[in-house]
Amino acid sequence: MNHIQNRQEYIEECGLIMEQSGLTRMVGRIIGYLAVTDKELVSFDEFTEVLQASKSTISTSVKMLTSMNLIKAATLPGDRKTYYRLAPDYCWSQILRLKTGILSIMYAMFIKGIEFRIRKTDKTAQWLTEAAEFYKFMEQEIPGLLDKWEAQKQLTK
Amino acid sequence: MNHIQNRQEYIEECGLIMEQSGLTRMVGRIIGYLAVTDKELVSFDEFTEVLQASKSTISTSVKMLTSMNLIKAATLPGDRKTYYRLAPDYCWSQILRLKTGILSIMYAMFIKGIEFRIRKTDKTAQWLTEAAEFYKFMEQEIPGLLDKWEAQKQLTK
DNA sequence: AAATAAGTTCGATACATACCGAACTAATAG
DNA sequence: CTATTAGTTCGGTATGTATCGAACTTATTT
Repeated sequence: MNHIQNRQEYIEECGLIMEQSGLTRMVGRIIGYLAVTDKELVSFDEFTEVLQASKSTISTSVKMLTSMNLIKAATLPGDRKTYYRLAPDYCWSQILRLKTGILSIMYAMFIKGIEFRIRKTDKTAQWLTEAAEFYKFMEQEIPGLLDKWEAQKQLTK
Repeated sequence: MNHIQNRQEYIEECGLIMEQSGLTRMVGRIIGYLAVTDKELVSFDEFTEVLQASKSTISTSVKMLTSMNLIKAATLPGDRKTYYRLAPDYCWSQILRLKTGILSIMYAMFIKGIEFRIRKTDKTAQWLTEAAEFYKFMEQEIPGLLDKWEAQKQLTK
């Protein structure tokens, strides 16, 4: 294939996209590098070199990714270094399950708004009710959707 | 009802929540104020006073909210001012429909990662494939979910 | 024990951007 | 035709935070 884009540009693009979706640029670069490298394991040190970042930034970034279960640390006998790889059997649905918390917060926010109103059935109150119902709907439906994904994934194994 | 929280605290809380969900604090305050005020229409000027914000901030904020269709401008005969209210018949599903763009971007990102790899069927390639499939699944399922919401809402009218 | 290696932590920096203030535009009023 | 009102625009500020650099920790090697 005739790649218009090289690996390094791809890694930077991953950084921008992951930043856009709420993580940090460096976290995105790490995922990007793990995606395109042909090595099975990448050392802490290799990240600092290939991503041109400080040890401290790599340290906090791999911790963030590890706590999200997106990457997994690995060690080798007779080797002091820590290596990383994309987490095997990562469950993608969990990335959304964690984010559904904001849905109930939005629901509660709109419901609470109604309680401040003198007229609890006017246009504004109706607007707030519909807003709250939308977020409640989403909060109820998304788990089912994620279950469906997990079940579907299980079948193909 | 015995409100532990007053209106002003509620408005600030709206600011923080909307900020958390990707908008700005001031935009959240505007929604919050429109939620709790008993006035049908709120003038530009009233926002600056009650939210203690500059005209420029209110100007950009109401523009943002107007472009999202969340609020609607209103004018009165013989009155030069612009008033605002929560948009009647706002379609809540659109707020998510707009955000689904990131899903296809994530899908494309993971697919592109595979193309850089020498081994296109190893563990990493499989990881990328599953990631891509997850985002494709979401991109496919969410419109249906939003349709379901819209249909359900239509029934109750 | 001294030196090296592998990460961590924490104060400082640099960058992005929400918000402000002042100058400006356009329309109406006196 | 000047003054006022209503809002916009744009350069600057200030706040939050991702990233950096240096000091520190802990373990290993010589």
